[in-house]
Amino acid sequence: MPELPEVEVVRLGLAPAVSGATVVAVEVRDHRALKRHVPGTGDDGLGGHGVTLAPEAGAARAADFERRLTGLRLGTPVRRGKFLWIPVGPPAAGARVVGAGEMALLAHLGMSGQLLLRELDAAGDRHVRIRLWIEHPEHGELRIDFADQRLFGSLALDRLAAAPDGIGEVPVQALHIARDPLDPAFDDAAFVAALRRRGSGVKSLLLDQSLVSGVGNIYADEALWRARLHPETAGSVVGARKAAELLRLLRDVFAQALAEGGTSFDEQYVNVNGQAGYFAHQLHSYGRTGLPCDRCGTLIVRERFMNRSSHYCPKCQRLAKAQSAAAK
DNA sequence: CCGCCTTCCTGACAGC
DNA sequence: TGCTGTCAGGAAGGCG
Repeated sequence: MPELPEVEVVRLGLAPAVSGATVVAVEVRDHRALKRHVPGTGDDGLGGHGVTLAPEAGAARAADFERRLTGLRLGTPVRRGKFLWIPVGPPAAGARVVGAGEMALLAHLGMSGQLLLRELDAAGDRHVRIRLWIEHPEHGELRIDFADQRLFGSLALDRLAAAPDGIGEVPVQALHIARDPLDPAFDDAAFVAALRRRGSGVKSLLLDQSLVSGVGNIYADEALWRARLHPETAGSVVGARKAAELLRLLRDVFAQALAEGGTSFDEQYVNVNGQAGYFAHQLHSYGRTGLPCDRCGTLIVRERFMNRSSHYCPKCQRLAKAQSAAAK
């Protein structure tokens, strides 16, 4: 499932093909993949995200998306956490580089979303929900297929607004998403302080996209294994040094996964060419239930917290005594 | 503000 | 063989 490294691989693959291209046509085959798209200006906050639409409202939403996106010029893709967006603007009069547009084509891959770059005559992939035809001044015509089996992902046209910290612009729907650990403007000290203020388990804190973005279930488990932290360890009992170490290890695992093209654990994740990544071979905890810990040989266990599986080594990742007593 | 629960959705798979 | 139930999980709304 796509987390930060996987979305970054997609962004890198998309960039050369879409930057400077023009949208020739748009086809929405399933309006449920437009959950976040708000018809109209895209910034009025109306429309109710995630609300199941009446069929006629879905059709209207699809028509609005198709009409407004067609003819626009695409800029260079940007990523924050697991959100990816392409600034869009009116067709340039000259060879002006687009990037300072007011609007953006916003994508979230959810669990099974894929953005695939295909030749015009390529066969359709399974579960293609939205299709864009683009024309690039150098690369000619291409098709971008948004495929998504489980429909937790979506595309939307959204307005760009100044980021809360004043650095750059972010789509309105991603304004509450924190910077991610690979962002040069990420505030390490603020993250450490926020983590230590909270009473929740470190695992749910890592998954909280308003504290740090880009972390999903796989990389949360991997970072905690590396930091030797039990997933239910309260943020408030983690020392400042340990919290900083966790952040450093999270950066390490993200960087290593990115270098391997991401994690294709259940074959839901592929890059823009439909290829899998290779980081699954290097996972130490996620998906290794019943296999020996790579550090101490103890069998990895899997437990369910918060409707989610947590994989960890019961010997290397122990709860502090006081907390494990309190948990009983 | 905080933490926990539910909802959205499909397909793979286990069990009867 | 064919049904039913369970599971996978990101994000956001709602509730106490």
